[in-house]
Amino acid sequence: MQLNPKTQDFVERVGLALENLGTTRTLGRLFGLLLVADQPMSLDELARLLQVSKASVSTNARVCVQIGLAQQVGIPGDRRDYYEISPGSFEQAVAARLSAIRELVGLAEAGISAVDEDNRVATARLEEMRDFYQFVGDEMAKMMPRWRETRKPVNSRKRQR
Amino acid sequence: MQLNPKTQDFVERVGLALENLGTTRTLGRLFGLLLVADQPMSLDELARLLQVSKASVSTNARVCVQIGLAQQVGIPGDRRDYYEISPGSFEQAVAARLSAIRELVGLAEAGISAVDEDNRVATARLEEMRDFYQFVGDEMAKMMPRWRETRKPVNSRKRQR
DNA sequence: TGAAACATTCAATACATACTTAACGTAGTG
DNA sequence: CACTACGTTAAGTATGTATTGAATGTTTCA
Repeated sequence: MQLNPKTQDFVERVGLALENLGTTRTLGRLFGLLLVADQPMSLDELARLLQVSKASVSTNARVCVQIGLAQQVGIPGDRRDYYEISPGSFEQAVAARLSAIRELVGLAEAGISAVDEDNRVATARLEEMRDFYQFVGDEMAKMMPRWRETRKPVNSRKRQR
Repeated sequence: MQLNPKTQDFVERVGLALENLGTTRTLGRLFGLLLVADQPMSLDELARLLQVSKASVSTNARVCVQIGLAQQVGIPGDRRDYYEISPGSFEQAVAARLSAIRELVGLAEAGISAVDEDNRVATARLEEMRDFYQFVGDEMAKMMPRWRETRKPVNSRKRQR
């Protein structure tokens, strides 16, 4: 496989975007490459196309799998490791954000019990923080099933499988 | 003003949390300190309580203001700069996430036009990515007014101002 | 058994960047 | 006008960490 300039640009943009979202650039590039791949890719192929060391791909691919962005897939008669985008990767990414938000609720509660009782302004602020992130977390959790709903076929006769 | 151990811990936890969310730890600590403050704080005071240089506070406070987390406030008869949490800071933080999500929609579209037409699997994947983040972005945008709705007083007779 | 093809691990390097110190600019104040 | 108080800027340092190259471990195959 070979990368044309446009996909090269795309991979690079994904790298930057994911880096800004808290991952490393190489991991972002790896994810971007898997996004445009038409089939699972081996470590060597990934390393060659990304122009990074095999070691880096190894660790980054592992991380991708751990956080649910990619999955390992075997190919019969081949002992190499192949990777592809995992089916729920986008939902997974949002789920990770969700747990970060839940953490903020806990933080706000810790803050409330940390400040002096007579510090009304801080208490009110932290209560709003708690309520806000509680609200956002709940709403995001409710969002996901709704998304899956939109993916279902509109006509039950067309149901596959 | 002085920090008791519990608020010290809180500030530190906020520092870690915000660092994990992509800011620097010091900025997170600064934000955490402002969260528990009972009044606007000067640069010197912030530097003393956080035990960092005034220069660091200066730049970090400026960043906080730029991204809508804090605001500068003046005190009559005092030429120092004072800072406090800005009213819409939490909503603002979510809004920043929202624009990152919108960026992902654009990325997916760029990907779609980058891959070969006969690469069905990648095209389908990128279309799902586009639709998904479009959905999430829209839902998050709709979330915010709903949140403000919950803040309104239930009884119109209690309306303040 | 040896060699080849893999993936992983580890120490060393390279790189990015946040922070500090010091210098600077500016505006009040005596 | 000097002096102080204050905030910002800029160069240098320090720190964390991602990547590399080499070594290691495993499996397959001749």
